[in-house]
Amino acid sequence: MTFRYRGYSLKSDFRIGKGNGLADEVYRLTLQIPEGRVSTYGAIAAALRKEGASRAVGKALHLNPDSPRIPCHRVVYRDGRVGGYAKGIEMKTRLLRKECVSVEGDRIQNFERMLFVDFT
DNA sequence: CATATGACACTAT
DNA sequence: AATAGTGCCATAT
Repeated sequence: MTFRYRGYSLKSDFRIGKGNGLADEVYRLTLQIPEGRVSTYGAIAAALRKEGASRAVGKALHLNPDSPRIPCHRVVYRDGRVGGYAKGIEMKTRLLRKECVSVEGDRIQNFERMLFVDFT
């Protein structure tokens, strides 16, 4: 099932309002990643002071309500690989390229330079 | 409380 | 460089 939250249509389990909280924080930070840059699951976890929760971050993004409005396609693996995407990595790659992020195979080019970690 | 799961990350081969 | 193991965390049941 789906429900609404701050203008977004969210899917099932990561429901907000009963004290939960990771998913909406994840979305909030994801929205800060500028076009043409990328970040990582672990970086988002760390920014939330939950280092090590990278898998949980991925789980939250998997249920991304409304991609690409919430630009979860800009969240990639720490080693520079593109990583997964609910709508398929082809789509993720296409979206990244559209933002001038060059992708070679499953790797982000100039990864360290594209990396955004300056979350607030 | 125990077990299962996943769009991760790190270490050791 | 590529693969395999292992550990992690938040949620769900």
